[in-house]
Amino acid sequence: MELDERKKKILNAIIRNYQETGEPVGSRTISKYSDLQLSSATIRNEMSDLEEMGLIVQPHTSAGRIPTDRGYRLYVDHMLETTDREAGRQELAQTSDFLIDRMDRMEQVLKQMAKVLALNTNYASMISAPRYNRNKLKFIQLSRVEERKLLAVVVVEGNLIKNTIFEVEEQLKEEDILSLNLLLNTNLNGLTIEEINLGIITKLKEQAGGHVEVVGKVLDAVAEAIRSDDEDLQIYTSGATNIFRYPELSDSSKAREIIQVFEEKKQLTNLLTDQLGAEGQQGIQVYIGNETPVQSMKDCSVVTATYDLGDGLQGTIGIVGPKRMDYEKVVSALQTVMGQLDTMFKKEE
Amino acid sequence: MELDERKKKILNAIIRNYQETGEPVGSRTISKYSDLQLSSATIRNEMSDLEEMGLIVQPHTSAGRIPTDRGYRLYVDHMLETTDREAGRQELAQTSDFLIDRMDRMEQVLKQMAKVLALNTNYASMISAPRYNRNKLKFIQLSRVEERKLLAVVVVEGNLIKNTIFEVEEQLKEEDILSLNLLLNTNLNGLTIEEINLGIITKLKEQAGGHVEVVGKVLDAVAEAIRSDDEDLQIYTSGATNIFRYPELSDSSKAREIIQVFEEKKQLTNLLTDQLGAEGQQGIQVYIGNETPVQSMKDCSVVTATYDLGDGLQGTIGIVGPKRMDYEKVVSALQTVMGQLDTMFKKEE
DNA sequence: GTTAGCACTCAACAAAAGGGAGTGCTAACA
DNA sequence: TGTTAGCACTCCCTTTTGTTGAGTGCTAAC
Repeated sequence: MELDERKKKILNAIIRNYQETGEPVGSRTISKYSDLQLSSATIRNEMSDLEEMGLIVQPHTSAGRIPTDRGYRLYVDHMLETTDREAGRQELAQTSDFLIDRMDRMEQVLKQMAKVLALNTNYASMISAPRYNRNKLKFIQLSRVEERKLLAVVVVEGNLIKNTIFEVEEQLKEEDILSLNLLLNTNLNGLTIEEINLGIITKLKEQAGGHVEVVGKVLDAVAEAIRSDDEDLQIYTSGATNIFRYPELSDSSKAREIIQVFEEKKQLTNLLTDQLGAEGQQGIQVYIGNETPVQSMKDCSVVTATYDLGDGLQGTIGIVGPKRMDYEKVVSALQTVMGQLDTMFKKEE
Repeated sequence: MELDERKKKILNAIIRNYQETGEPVGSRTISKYSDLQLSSATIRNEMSDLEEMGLIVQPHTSAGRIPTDRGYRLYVDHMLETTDREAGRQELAQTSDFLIDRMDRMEQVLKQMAKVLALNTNYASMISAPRYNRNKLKFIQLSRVEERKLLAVVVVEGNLIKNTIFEVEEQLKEEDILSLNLLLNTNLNGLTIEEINLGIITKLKEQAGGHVEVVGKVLDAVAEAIRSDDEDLQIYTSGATNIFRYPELSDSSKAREIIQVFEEKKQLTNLLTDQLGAEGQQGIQVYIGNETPVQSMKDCSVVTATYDLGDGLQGTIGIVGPKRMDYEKVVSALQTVMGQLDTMFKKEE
């Protein structure tokens, strides 16, 4: 069967109505509130066809129709009008502009971004911090904290900072630390993590004078700092409790599952790293129902977007909501925030 | 009316039974399952008395009784047998011992501690990181990150680290930074935040040569670093979704309220800083129902404990659960974790 | 191809009925 | 005087039974 223009309009009307009400929508409703002038009986025939095509479904006989996952998929792929949402975007942009001006640290910014997103959309939001293992080392600072304890501060492009405290056997003199600092910075600055290869490491150790052991430990510490960050990728979430707004998700067992994912954050990694690197339409990815890689979210839709701060500094923003979420609004919001992150980063450069 | 031994026993039996089942408990149940050999009729008379005394209440006529807040209060204050829970404590101790061995950073430890606590008790847990504003500055490190951007690393007793990046007007030479570092460290190290008064600040600025502005900014940065930590006190939570285990809390509006508090964390500050400094019985504090300072938790009980790592480095551990929580188990678990934190800290010293 | 009409289905709500757990009270018992 | 058996009563909970109304599919007429 073919999906003609009229069927599309009807499907669209069903999705939009269901988006607002959360109730199955009947033929009479469509007949009354859509611009095509048709009687309910005609609509019924068309709906019957749409059902046969697997785009909508009845929860039970004598109920209205609701969209299926396939229905949503069609809608998202071919029917999204990314028309003027300017008003909303402006507002969101201003809110977050305002917030960004008042913060310095990446962490704070991302936290706030997540909050703004959740507040703005009434869905749950998540943001992964940019992964910086592809990034340039900007600065290493070694200093003594206690007798035999050193503090290594590692700063990379984008001003992400990592601290590690570690112990050394030998008791270093103040000037040793200074020269080690110099050595490390002259040799390592500007390099990506991958570029710090065995050759460089050997060279470093040669030049380190008697302090081979210390250099080794420092490099370990640097590696550790990066690895540990890679392991438990920083993820900031907000608005998980928004899911209670949607009756179809708020019965306690479903809600529990979803919120648990947000609380533990581990599983979110799957969502947030899935698309890293791949280039879709502006990096925006929509998972509907069972399409999501996280089983607990099978009753939700997830929209993610990859932001790129340059130099391979990538992270992901995501929104989780009911399948009947306002996809246009969500996509628009994500784009705004992506732009925001861009601007922010350019300011810092 | 007087609360004789028998009434106490009956109240105890009611509380324990209700703890397990979550259902109002009737006279027949007590008569059957408690060690006092009495008929249900006698129990009924006693229960009638207990109700008159405001310790138990009927949700409706012809239902069993459930404890009131006052009933719980009495139980917690006078009837808690902190008897041998050794089995459970051992287990908890081992679990967390194991976990602690594998971590270095305070943050990780506290996160894990929260997780272990939640897993062990099946309630929600929270831990505030030790506040260090009463603490000694151990070390300040100033270094250049970009042309006009400096990185200040502040380390305090207990090896808590704070980073701040800030801009300066003048372009500092390398040796200026070095001497500033020296200046800052010789003058500030070993002082508590409170001890850095105007006198010291003036003295610092005098000695700073031409770099008064920089010193000012550094001090601002230091203050900011501490203030900002104070503002959004680090709080680690776990097991918020455990509240879904308890039917009396898991209807969606209540659950939402409670989980929201855990998500936003701001309000948890009230719970976690309430008792700081005050010395109760080993610093353990029990809030039952309306007693809690957080309105959204009026249907819960909250148990908090203050841990002290020495040098005024204090933080708080807390458990949130239904009013019928197993207070003994919770108190015991909190004590174990407090001990654990102690040990861990001593290791680090 | 569209529409009016009609019989049919079924969730949702409400009222009615029965069961049962638990109570308070009274009277008898030790 | 304290304890207990007995009994009437209350009221929640569950099941049953209608009743309503939204929505459908089908058919026949336009």
